[in-house]
Amino acid sequence: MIHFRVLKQSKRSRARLGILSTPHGDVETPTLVGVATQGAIKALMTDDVVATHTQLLICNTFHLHLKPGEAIVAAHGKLHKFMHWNRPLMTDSGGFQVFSLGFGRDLNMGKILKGASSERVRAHDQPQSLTITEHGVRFRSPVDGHSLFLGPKESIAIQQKLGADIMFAFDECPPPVAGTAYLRESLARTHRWAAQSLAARTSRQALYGIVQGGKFFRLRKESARVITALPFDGFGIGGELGGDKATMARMLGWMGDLLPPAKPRHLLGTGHPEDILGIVRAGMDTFDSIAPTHYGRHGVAFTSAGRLDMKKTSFLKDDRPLDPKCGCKVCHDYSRAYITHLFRAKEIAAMSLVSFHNLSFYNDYLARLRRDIRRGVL
RNA sequence: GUGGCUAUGGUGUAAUUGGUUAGCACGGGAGCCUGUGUCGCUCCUUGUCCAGGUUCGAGUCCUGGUAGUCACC
Repeated sequence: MIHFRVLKQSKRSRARLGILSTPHGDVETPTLVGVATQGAIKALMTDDVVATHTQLLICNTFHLHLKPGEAIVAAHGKLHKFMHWNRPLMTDSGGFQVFSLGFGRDLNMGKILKGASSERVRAHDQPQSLTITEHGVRFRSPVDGHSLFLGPKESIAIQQKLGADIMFAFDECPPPVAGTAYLRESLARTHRWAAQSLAARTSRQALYGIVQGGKFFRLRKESARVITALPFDGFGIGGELGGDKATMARMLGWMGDLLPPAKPRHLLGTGHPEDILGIVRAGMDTFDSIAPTHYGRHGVAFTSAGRLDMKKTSFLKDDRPLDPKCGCKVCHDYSRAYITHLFRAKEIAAMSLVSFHNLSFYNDYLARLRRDIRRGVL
């Protein structure tokens, strides 16, 4: 089980400083959760991940179920031992794949839609390549095309075999273009799945419920009311939170007010560098984002001076580190010129170096924000 | 020196044997990628060696030049 303690509640914002204690150690919050979908931070060894000061990782139930299968993971001593990560660990439930392999794939969009969203998904609509039913979702495996069924019972059973410290309830992440009729239907089902996820748990692992409701305050409020009434150990915030930064900050503020202060909150799948301050000020304790690793592999370094596209030839003449203000090993040892050369030569190390830096950059930034909360300036 | 062959963006190549707006890859440039199906996606950039000729129409055929290459002397 886990234990969460709020060390300090800011008077200037909803931000709070906390300690999330798990069977595999403590996590200082607020903090980034590294995304290790298939049991690895892409391009990095777990020892490297430790060196970036990443405290907590999240793996994915859907992906690990397909490869290598939870039985294999369990046979090797569960996820912590399997992936050589003796620190706190979460598993996502597979609920996001209901979106990313469903409407997200059909409509060719992510869960955050820039600009105005038209209502293109209506009540009772189904995505093309999967079927959402009362008991769960029938997927077609993106690995080999075979049919597989994942619902709250199945997801929790898999997550228990994986053995992370914190599990997530099985939910549906609805598309950002869903109309309110679809959202209400989806939300009611996600709420039933939340109760069923709790009922399916037989282990001592923590379980977070997920609040949905899209960009509508009434639905978010309703979802928070239903989910927080259940005996979850913490709460995830899923779905879209508006297409622009200001809207996102406002919606995160709602969530900060709607969730009980004594339990940890996790913001699912959101966190570009420029979003982080708003996330922390809204009172989020943890958030996971693929941005540091995904962008890192595609050549984008996050720095104190903004984003740098390390594929640009102009950096071949630049002898400075990625970020002169960063104290990470990559910034200590390597030049922009070298890293750009590696990207242009398609050397795998390029991805490792920028992923390492980006994670370090996030964690340094969050350490400063925690210090600011402690000092009462944030 | 003589004869043969070749000449298409920065690079490598394609164009139904005279028929749309000269295609593709790499390179170069600009973007995009928020609970990771993708070391990915989108867009842009620049060319028929030179001078003539035949033809409704020439990268394609003809003549000359230039350059490269092979063979022989």
